Amino acid sequence: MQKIINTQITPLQNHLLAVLPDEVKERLFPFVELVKLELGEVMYEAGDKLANVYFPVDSIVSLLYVMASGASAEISVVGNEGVVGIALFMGGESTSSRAVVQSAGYAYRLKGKRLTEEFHRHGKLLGLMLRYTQSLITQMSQTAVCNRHHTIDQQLCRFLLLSLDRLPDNNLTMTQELIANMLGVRREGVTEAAGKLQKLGVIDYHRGHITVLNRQKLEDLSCECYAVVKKETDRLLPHENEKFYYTSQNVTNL
Amino acid sequence: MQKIINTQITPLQNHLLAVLPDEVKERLFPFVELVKLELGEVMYEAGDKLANVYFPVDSIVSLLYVMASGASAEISVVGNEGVVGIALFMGGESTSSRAVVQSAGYAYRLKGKRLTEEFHRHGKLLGLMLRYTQSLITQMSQTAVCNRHHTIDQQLCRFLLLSLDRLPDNNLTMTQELIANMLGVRREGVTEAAGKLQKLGVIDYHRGHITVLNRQKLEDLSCECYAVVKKETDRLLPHENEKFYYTSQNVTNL
DNA sequence: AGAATTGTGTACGGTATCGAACTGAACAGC
DNA sequence: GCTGTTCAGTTCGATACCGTACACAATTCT
Repeated sequence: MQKIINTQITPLQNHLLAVLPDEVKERLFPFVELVKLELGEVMYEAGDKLANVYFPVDSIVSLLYVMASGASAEISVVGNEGVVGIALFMGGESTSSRAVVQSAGYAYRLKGKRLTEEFHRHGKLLGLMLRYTQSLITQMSQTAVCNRHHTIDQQLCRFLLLSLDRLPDNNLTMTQELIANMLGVRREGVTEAAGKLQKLGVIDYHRGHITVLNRQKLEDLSCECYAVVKKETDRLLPHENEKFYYTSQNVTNL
Repeated sequence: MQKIINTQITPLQNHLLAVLPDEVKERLFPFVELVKLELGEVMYEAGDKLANVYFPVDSIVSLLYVMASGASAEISVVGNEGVVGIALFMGGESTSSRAVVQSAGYAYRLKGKRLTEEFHRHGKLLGLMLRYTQSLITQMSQTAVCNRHHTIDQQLCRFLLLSLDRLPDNNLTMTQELIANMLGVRREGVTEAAGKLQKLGVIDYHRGHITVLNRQKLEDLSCECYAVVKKETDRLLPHENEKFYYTSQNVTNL
């Protein structure tokens, strides 16, 4: 992780930061630092005491659970709609999951102490963080049922959609091996599922790069889990001002 | 659900209520009402706006997710260590899961407004509820990976242990059909797994009544998920005073 | 006591996923 | 341009779980 100065990126590109009242922004923004997250980077390990929280801008972070056997599964995913490190303000300081960068990009880092100070002022930040946490809970619940009842094909669609929502365009940089780790299945299973989607003209992929060609079809093929999570997240989190919407235009030269 | 007056039961038998500072107890306890929860009762449906929270005493409540197809899976379980209805103070007011009574018994009900009032005083209750919420998150995460990677046999063990921890003795009142709904598998799968455990002398069961004969063996046969959740819950939640520990003695004549 | 209901046991074919092993192609570094 | 590595495609048998169907026993109802 590398500290960066880049005037093309602003904290407002993270939805949570964007909707804070001006007074909170004034208190927090002087302390946020732009950092670059590399693909595969482990931001914290299960059990680590957290020192910072991260507000992704165009990066995606997976909360990944790794079992004793080495088998793994993604619990939830965080992009520019959220924050990495909720355990910091929830009081536990650490979690039983690992945070790993699933898509390289930028994020704003804030020292845990700064966040908790603001948190305990009991202003708008408290409520916002709690509602975000509830949306994460929704995502985890849905992941649990999805793991139980849906096929790899369906889950791949869900996964791609959740990733897509957090990126500026239709290009995902991720290998089938990575996706397999996230879904907690074999790489071959992903190859097969992705092959079907490719044959249907829904996606196109080559050596770690996936392009979504037909998003609607992807939604049709996905299980209900994607829609449920999206709807609930929209309900729980306020929508920022239109002018702060993340567009591909203001990040082309990252 | 039925309002009850019973001097054998006190709010202190719920761990969360028990560890509150005296001043908070004084403010809240006048408003808690003892209610009886019947087996199978739906406390709230997915999407319902919550009016109350419940602190179980000797009852167990499952947070159950039901899909469009009717298939279901338990997301997490709440007993006398916790509270039902976290969405009330998390700010979402409703959740995408259903709360259903998995083991009949008593609980203390508190009007949501009373709770949120105390919550926003930002005293000890806030931190306690947040840490409890984090322990729930741990449980949900673990459920997600468990669904992905472990056999029905292992999951049954985990399920029985989690239930056992929330009951005063070794007797569970639940049919295999119910367990199947919770685990999100077929009833026959549970019959087979339970049959194995019975053959091993770990449990004994007859028509909706299960007695655990060898808890240690049950833990050995369970996947790691039970231990992980238990350890993390112990870490996150303070232990109450010894004198408030829940013993079978003070509930024999319920 | 007889009938209906509920809880459990069992069986059989079907299938999604696994585990392991190997191939070929694209890319990166030297 | 060659070499090593990464990524994807394919195959094969094994297996955990599913869907369906039915039998039987214990309990409850009438």
